[in-house]
Amino acid sequence: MQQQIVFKALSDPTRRRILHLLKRQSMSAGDIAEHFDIAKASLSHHFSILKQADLVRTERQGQRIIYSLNLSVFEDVASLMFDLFSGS
Amino acid sequence: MQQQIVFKALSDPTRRRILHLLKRQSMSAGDIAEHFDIAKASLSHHFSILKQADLVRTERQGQRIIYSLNLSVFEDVASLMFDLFSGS
DNA sequence: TAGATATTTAGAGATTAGTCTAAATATCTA
DNA sequence: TAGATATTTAGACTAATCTCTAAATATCTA
Repeated sequence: MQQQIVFKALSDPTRRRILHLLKRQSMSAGDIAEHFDIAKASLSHHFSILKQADLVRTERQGQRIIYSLNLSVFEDVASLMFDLFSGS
Repeated sequence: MQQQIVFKALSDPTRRRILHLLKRQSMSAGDIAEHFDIAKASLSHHFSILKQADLVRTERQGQRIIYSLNLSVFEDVASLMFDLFSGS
């Protein structure tokens, strides 16, 4: 896991809000966009950063692209954080 | 706790290295500086960001200022992270 | 009090990041 | 195949971030 990429991805409030939304349910890019006041192109930029960090996964459904939280990375992120304060 | 300030503070690799150093032992600004190749003034800037986020505490000892990890904030940071993926 | 040491503050320069609009790509449907 | 819908890519602009040097502040010691 690319530590720096993950931390950078989490450092933006819009991206954290996206993750928060996806926690409840997977959503298309457009559905997510309805929750924000910024241009869809700007959100797409955030999506790509979240994907780079492997925090979200995508799946195409027709015209739509469905974003979902990548729960399998949770353990890694948790241990990243834990490592900041304790352990090695 | 100011969530955004904490995430921003953690998003820089130099600052995470500082935290990592302080995990082992508290150190003066100068001692910390010996581990880095950047100007002391630049490090001082990082210190101030870590302090704002309440991730480190300071104590003056004569001319020196001793930095130490603020462990009491660990629980808060952990739950911040946890909250990104599960729970509410 | 002077000079030395430790640290921070101020201001400038370069890079990175987040946003926008316009255009491109991909898919669906009539 | 055309047109509509969904999303991403490209390019530009602005603001924030990280770094530097120079100067300021605080403390210690001779």
